Amino acid sequence: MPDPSVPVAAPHRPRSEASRRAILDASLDLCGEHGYGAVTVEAIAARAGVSKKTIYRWWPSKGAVVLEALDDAANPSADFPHTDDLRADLVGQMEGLLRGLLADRRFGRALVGLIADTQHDPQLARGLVDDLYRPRVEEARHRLALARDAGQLRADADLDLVIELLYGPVYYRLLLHQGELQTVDELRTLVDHVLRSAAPAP
Amino acid sequence: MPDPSVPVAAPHRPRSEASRRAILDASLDLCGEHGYGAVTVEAIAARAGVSKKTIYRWWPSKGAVVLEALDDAANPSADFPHTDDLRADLVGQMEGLLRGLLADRRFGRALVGLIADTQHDPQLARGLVDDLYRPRVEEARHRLALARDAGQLRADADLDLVIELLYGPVYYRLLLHQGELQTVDELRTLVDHVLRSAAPAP
Amino acid sequence: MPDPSVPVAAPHRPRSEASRRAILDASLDLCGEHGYGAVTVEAIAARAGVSKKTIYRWWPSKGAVVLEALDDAANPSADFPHTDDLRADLVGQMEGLLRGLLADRRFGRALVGLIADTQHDPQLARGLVDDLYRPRVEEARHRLALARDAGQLRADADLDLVIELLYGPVYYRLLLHQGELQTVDELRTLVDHVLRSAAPAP
Amino acid sequence: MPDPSVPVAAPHRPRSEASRRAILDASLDLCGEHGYGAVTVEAIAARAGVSKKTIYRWWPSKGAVVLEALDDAANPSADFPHTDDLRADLVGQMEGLLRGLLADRRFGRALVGLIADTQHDPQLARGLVDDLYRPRVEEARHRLALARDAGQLRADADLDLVIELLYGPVYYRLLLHQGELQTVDELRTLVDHVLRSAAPAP
DNA sequence: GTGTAAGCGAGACGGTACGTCAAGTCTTTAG
DNA sequence: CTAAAGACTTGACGTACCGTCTCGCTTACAC
Repeated sequence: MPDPSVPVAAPHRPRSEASRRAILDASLDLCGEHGYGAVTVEAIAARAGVSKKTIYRWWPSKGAVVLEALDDAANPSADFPHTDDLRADLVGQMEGLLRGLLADRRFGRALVGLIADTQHDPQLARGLVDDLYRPRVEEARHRLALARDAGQLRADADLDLVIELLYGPVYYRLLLHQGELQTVDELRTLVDHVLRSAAPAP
Repeated sequence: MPDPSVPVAAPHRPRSEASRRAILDASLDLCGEHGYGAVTVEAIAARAGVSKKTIYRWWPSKGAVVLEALDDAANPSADFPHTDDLRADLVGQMEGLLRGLLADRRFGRALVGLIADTQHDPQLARGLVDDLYRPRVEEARHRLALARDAGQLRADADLDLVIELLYGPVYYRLLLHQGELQTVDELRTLVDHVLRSAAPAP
Repeated sequence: MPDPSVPVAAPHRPRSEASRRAILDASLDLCGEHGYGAVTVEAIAARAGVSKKTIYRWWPSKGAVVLEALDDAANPSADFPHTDDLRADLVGQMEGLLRGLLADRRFGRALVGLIADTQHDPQLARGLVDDLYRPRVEEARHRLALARDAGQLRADADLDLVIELLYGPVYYRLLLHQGELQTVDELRTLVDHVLRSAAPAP
Repeated sequence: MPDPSVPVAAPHRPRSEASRRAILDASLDLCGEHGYGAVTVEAIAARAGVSKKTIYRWWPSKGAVVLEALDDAANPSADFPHTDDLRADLVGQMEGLLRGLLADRRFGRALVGLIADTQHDPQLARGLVDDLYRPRVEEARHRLALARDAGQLRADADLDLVIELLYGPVYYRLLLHQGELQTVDELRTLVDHVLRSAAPAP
């Protein structure tokens, strides 16, 4: 007797994983080669050897495709380290992030292109925040909460503000200065500043 | 003998100021009414009662039009106040900036749209930085330099970093959270944080 | 030894008569409701609650479906009457034909649509002639041959030409004047003309 | 003082005659080479070296393009001769028509394709009748009226019916038998039949 | 009775063409 | 030389059907 709570597979052809992969790869590659502006549904379809219909069947816009591709490819090495040294952890994570954006220009171009598209596509904006940002921001907040509980930050420190102070300048450069991102030294100075402003009273 | 410093009128029809104004107004109005995405050269031309050729004759792209329009309309009340109270001055200027962006949604939409376009138009990026940002950043740096010289900031404070700490979070919200900008309270907290991190050693 | 002329039933599920009927009905109904142009394999499948595959399994094109549907539905009352009065028989048959085409607009639309499709589908053209026309033309020729043998037409009358003279004008109107078909009076005049031209010399 | 009833030329770029010619030629050539089914707006545009927009600017559908092309190219030698011999004139004109359709297969294919399209495009149907048929039918009726007035046809002959008797069979063959048109001998027999049926009583 | 091969619904897939839109260039006439 | 009007090429958009294909279920015969 079948368990009704486990619905049997619908009796039709399942989605092609091969097409999905080809589409995501093609979209990121186009980003890297000719910039986000060259990413069009037609170009993705042509390069992936796929029909436009297949793209529109599964994604509402080219932005959604790039978003999924970027999320898939996101460098897990940029995840937060958890040592005893808060400053080192912060610098380490941010450095990993920047290195990811610089090492493979597909990623940097994809990210700023997505943010740009976001300005006239609310649905994409939601997706970007929900799928890409929120999980990573949560991680950061978690690490900072640990530090606060350990007395390394003031008990009343506003963790969200701290996060904005840390990442705000990074996005500021990324978007307004065409990817002239911070150096590691600058990152250290940035983290020092922010930690000093949130340090517990002596 | 003609005075060479007063160029004689060229023997041809001069640029029409009326058209220029109509074009700039139309571009901003379209921003406000249907968003930056609805700003197209065709739409501007139609609304301004002007031919597309005239637009292309004087501006290289629609972004350049919007940039000039925004620069023209920039709220001079957001200029930096110069009282003795650094904190009040900073909060005041930033509040003026945010109020300008919120009061007339044409401005907010125009700005984020421009930043978005910037990602695939280096010429526009240069224009945005040179015409819109730099003058205002200079002003901010000047005000901070005065404060530093007056001993209100550490002598070795990195003024550019301070600026990025102040404005980074603002742009972070503007671009990544669709204009859910800071409240005045949040601005105060932000300025306090940054000033604390740059305060002179006790 | 099995009789090869009576193929044994294949050891598998037989064709579904229910699907066949649903498909034919759906195709004619679509003709009637939105015109032949709205008859697409997808629409037939959707309306008949059938998969496209099932249609393509049994028919080579949508035209073939409509042809079979039309043939199935063909009004047998349009068959040739055989009284002594040739003129009355001809008028009667043609009137029955026209009435069929006018009474149910599914039929008229299906027929002209088929003829149209015929122009780029030779296989359908063959099917239309073989299945729909030829049997009816044979009947007409048979009736005329009887009349000729009875001395009601000239002995050397070209029966095929007579048929073309009778039905040519009908199709002419059907195709070139969007179904403004002849009235009964006009039919009578037409038949009179043709009979006069084929009458035996006095 | 300008005469307001003679509007001065509007101050804008006039329609390009070169594009128009290229489009019409391309559409007919495509008919001839791969059949009316291969005539698509995209194909016309590609072959004519013209953008789709230009086609859609001036014609509502591909059918309208082919119609205009066919009208432009219509063989004026198929115009009605006006000798004393009615039978010869009729045979001559119809022969010219058939020769035109057979000599250049672009024409035959274009015509049947148009008639087919007509079945789901009422606007095209109107155009076909108004632009292509009516002028030629009028000519035929005029010639027949002259004959009737000269006593060569019965005084009460229905000229429109005569025309349908003459041309109905031609279209019947053209559409239902894939262009197996009448031979000259058959044309003669056809004309004889029709004239006999309309001849004045002896 | 049961195994199995075809029928069947559903619908994903690679394509082609559709008709629309904006970009940016060019041509004409008027001032 | 400027400007309005708007025709032009280009190229992407998102949609509709085409005809083919895979999937998992069902069903009637053949053993």
